[in-house]
Order: sequence, then C-alpha cells, then structure tokens
Amino acid sequence: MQVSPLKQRFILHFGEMGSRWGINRTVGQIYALLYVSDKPLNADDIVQALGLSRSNVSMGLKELQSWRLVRSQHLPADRREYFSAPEDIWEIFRVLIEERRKREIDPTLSMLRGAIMEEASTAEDEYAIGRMREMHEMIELTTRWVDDVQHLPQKTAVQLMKLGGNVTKFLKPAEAKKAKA
Amino acid sequence: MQVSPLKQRFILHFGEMGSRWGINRTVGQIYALLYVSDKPLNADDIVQALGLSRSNVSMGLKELQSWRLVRSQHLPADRREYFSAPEDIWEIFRVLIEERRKREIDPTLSMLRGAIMEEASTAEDEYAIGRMREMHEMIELTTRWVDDVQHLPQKTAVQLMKLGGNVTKFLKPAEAKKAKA
DNA sequence: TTAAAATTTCAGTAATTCCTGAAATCCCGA
DNA sequence: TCGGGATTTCAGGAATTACTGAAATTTTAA
Repeated sequence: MQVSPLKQRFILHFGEMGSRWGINRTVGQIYALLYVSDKPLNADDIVQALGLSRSNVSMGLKELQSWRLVRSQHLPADRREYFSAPEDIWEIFRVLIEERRKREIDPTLSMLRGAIMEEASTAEDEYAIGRMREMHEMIELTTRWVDDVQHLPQKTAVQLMKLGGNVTKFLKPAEAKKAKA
Repeated sequence: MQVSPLKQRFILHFGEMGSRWGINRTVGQIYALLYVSDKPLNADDIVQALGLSRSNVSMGLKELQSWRLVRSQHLPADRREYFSAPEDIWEIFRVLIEERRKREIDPTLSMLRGAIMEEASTAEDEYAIGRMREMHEMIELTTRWVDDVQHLPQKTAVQLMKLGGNVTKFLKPAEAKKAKA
C-alpha cells in the first residue's frame, strides 16, 4: 500500500484540518484515505499507507464508525475486516450534519430548555433568560429547517438549493400565511 | 462582579462545549458571560466573574474579536475598554457561519480546486479525482445556498425557514426549469 | 477445542494546547 | 514628555490530548 502524490495531498490536508473539525490528525487522514480509495482497505493497508501504529488505526476506525462515516465489511476468503467510506456524497453530508448536531448542538439545546424554565429572581436574570430564549429559538428554528430539507428527496433538495435566493420570488403570497400557521 | 447561579450554569456549559466548537474553555466562558450580560464588561470584570488570569482574558477577548463575536467600546470618563456580544441573534448566527466557513471549509475548497485540475495518470487517481470533484460540488452548492439564504432580508429568511419542507409544494412546476438553468 | 490470526485495550510517553505571572508596551491626561 | 493605568506579549509550567508497543481478548478455521 503506497499512496500517489495526488492522494497524499488530499490526505495530508484532511490531517491538518482535522483539529479544526473536531477530530484528530490520524482520524482525518484515515477518513481521507478511505474516501479516495476505489476499494475497501483493511487495517494493515491503512497502517502501511499512512505510517501509523496498528493500535492508532484501530482507534481511529472505531471513532469513524461512531461517526457513521466508515463502514466495515468482509471479503470472501479473508478473515480481515475491510473498511470504506460510503459512496453517496449527499448521504455522507447528511450523516455528518446529524452527528455534528448530536454532539455540538443538542446538549446546548437541552441546557437552554432547562434554563429557560427557571423563574428569574432579578432583573439581570430576567435579561439573561430572555437572551437564552432567543438563542434557543434561533437554534430550534434553524435545526428544524435543516432537518426538513434533509428529509426531502435528494433530488428535490438539490434542486431547491440550486434555486438559491430565488425561492422567495415564487413564495411571496403564500409565505406570510404559512409562516403564521 | 459575581455571577448568578443561572448565568453560572450557562457559562459553565459553554466552557465545556468550547472544545467541541473549536474554541477553548475560557474563550467559551467569556463569550457566554458577555452574551447574557445586560451591559458591557471590562476585562477586570471578566477576571472577577470567571476567576481567570488577566492575560488569559486578554487573549480570549482577542480571539473572540477575531471571530467578530465580541465588540469593544469606551464608556465616558473611563479609559478601560468595555466588551459586549452583539444583540441581534440572527446577526450573531450569520457571523458564526461566515467565520466557521472561512476557517473550516474555504481552505478545503481551495485544496480541492487545485487537486481537481490535475491530470490523472492512473485509474486509481482517476477515481480519486472523481471523488474530490463530487466533494467539491457538494460543498460549493451547499455554501452558495447558505450564502443566498443569509443574504435574504432577515424576516424573509425566517419565514422561509418556518415553511420547512413545504417550500417545494409551491415550487414543483418552476423548480425543474430553474434548476436546469 | 485448539491455535493462529486479527483486533482491541491500556498504561506509559510524547506532543500539543492552555494558562499564568512577570515584563514590556501602549495610551492618555496633565 | 512624564507618569501611571490599561493592555498585550511571552517564556515556562500545567493540563490535556494523541500515540505507541505490549499484552489481552476475540474470532475463526481446522
């Protein structure tokens, strides 16, 4: 297993970006390698290709599976496990959104829900609760909307996105009525 | 400067979540404190409220300013700088999206643009380039769409979001035509 | 059931990131 | 231009996170 310079570049970039994306360097590299591989790889392939320790690869794969970004399968007449990144880029995107939401947003939403229910005993807390309510509403509205769009048939969602800001042109009359409901 | 238990809870949560959001604990806490404060605070207020070192607060504020999530101002007859989080939650959201895009997405887009232009010399690289092109298209389409929606008047954007998946009902005939264009 | 291959766990070390206090710099008013 | 408050910088130590190799566990073919 050695990796072409083209792939190398992609893999190293994902490694670098990993820390900004909330994963570590090796997890980023492993995902990148699988993403551009035209066939499933086993753990030793990955060790070879990236120069990581076997145990590190094992942990990285486990994390990627917990993100549902990597699947494992078995090949005939081979007891080793083979890993790959799902094909469909929109499916990948959907999963990524879901997982990030679960990790980065949901805990905050539930904290906010709790805090908003409190009785403010001072004017200061009154203000704070108001702010938290605004944040809660913004997040709720945004996540529900993303959910809705994600649940559209893929083709429809893509077409909708291609419309961009033009959607509203068709909506103007219906918009106000619907939004009220 | 001491902080009510209600605010405390919010602040500590932001501290905890910080690492998942790509900021550190103290930056998260400082932002949370400012977000729920009904008036601007100076650096020493923040030191007092959160029990951090003066220098740490200074660095944290600098980082929050680089994210454009915190503004500074001067109060009459006081040479110290006072900090606050912008009021409008949708403005905050917009800025957050922009900054995260700049840090987490744009570098990858430009790496992909570079890689896609290469000539594949093997079938493997052919495949890899195809994959990268898919990723590039998905990101381009998605970010352009988010941009478009963000540039709508705020009220319109909110109404649009409230429609959720129902948008398409009104669009069906126009959709295909527009998407093709 | 055994044994070899495959995989995971885990304790210790390496690397990175975070935080502090001291010193330097900046900024104004007098 | 001087002096003192306000702020920033930065080197070093603390805390956290990442990585490794060895040992343990799991899996499966015979």
